[in-house]
Amino acid sequence: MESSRLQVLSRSFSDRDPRLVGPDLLGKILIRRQGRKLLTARIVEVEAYLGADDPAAHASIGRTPRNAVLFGPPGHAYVYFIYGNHYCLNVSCLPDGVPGGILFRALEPVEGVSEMFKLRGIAEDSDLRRLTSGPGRMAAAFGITRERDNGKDLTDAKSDLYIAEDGTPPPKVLITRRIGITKAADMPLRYVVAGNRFVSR
DNA sequence: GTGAGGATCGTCT
DNA sequence: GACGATCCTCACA
Repeated sequence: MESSRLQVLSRSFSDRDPRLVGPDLLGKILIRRQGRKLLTARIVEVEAYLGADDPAAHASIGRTPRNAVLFGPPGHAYVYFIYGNHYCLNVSCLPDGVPGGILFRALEPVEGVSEMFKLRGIAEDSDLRRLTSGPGRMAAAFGITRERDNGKDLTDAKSDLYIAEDGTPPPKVLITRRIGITKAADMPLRYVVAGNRFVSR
């Protein structure tokens, strides 16, 4: 499907304020090596989470064993378990010692679709939009767990999980309030590819 | 199409 | 001991 050249995202890309990293991540590619299969999908929806001044952010309570990756160097995977059911994937932002991250909320599947259906445990003929639209769904479709992926370097092409770009022009970005939170619900920190049908909701 | 309710457990107070 | 950066199913319209 895609024959264009993939370039792994640099660490400096994530070494910035999440409010800058978030919109720039749209249109980039998430890549998973799953056994012999390759899973790829385009990032179409993310949310920024800041530090002490963002009550909705896990980092706002200070550093704990759970959220330590958010306080570490940029470009690493912060994976957490939520509602006793789901994993969610973030990429850490800002330099070592300064917390911040981007939550991946929705992807547009590109490659390895049938493998993603298997990992999600749903029938291959179900609605494609339900495959990777939503943070829990996309994590499941990529086989992401805390045990396997938390702390992983997402800027390493030799890793089995990393982010790349393929040279497509940056998409038109829509900014809205974040979803599913009660604290700081008004902050405009959600970034979506305008008009993309794989965006959640 | 929309909304209510339940599932389920790691994490921090 | 309470709660959550979610998802699914089932009413009901």
